[in-house]
Amino acid sequence: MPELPEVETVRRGLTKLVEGSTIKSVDVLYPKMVNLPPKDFENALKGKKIDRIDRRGKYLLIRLSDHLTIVSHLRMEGKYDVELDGAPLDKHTHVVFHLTDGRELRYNDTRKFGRMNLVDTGTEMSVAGLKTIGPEPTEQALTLDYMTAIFKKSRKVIKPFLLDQSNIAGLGNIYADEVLWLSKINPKQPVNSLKPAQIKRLRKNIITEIQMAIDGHGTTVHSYSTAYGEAGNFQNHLNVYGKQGEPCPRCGTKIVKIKLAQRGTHYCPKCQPLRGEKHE
DNA sequence: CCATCTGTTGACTG
DNA sequence: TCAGTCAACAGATG
Repeated sequence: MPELPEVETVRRGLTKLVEGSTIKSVDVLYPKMVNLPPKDFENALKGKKIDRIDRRGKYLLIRLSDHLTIVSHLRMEGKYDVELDGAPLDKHTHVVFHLTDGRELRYNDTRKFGRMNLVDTGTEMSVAGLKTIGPEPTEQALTLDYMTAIFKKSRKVIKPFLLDQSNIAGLGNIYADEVLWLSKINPKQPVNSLKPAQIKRLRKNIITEIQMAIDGHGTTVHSYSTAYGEAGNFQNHLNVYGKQGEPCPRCGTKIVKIKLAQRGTHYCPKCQPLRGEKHE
């Protein structure tokens, strides 16, 4: 699933369904999914209560009693699901949390990329990825001063720069393409070549686009069954992602798709021209 | 069958 | 420090 809006949607769904529940036992069906030997992971969680679900960037922080936190990253296709005890297991269920009320919280992940780290609450910043995570894409956390500073000191091209979670937390491949289109910035533009007005516009678009996507319960592409919570509907608001060959909603030019830093990248060649000395 | 795609990120290379 | 490549893994698509 996850970019930030999708993870936030999962967080809200999980909160509704399992906040306050107590874990009776845990089955780890795919050992590589967790950071501890499976038996240790299972034993440590027995009898713990789910106090709250937090989020940082694309990471879920499942807060448990006795100062424990599960740091859960869904990567490409991780999903949580709640079933009644004993319902047939999905082929791709890798961790089952049996609850004391007769339900099961299950973690499903077709590609097995997701990871869960069980840590003491307060030490979650030691988990790789959270160590260096950048500010949340919000009005308060993502200040213009910060944006200006990081953009000034890097010569990287902007698309991969936006995907780097240590710069800004939560943007993934879809929203990176979308905010660049909204801001009329070419994905290959070096970040230190952006004008102050462009940085300002980009910041604004990042903040509002992420918020609008959260309000729309995230984006659902392909025919993934929605993890949880409400079905996303933000896919109806996408302007360039997956729209290669279709007319740009702003100028009618055909959207093109290129490969940049190994990721599919969609943009309008007319609205988002590459500026500066470098041409091609 | 084969090549290539996919909402992620961390490790490795030169 | 950085850009490029690959790897984890499974399934869909052409």
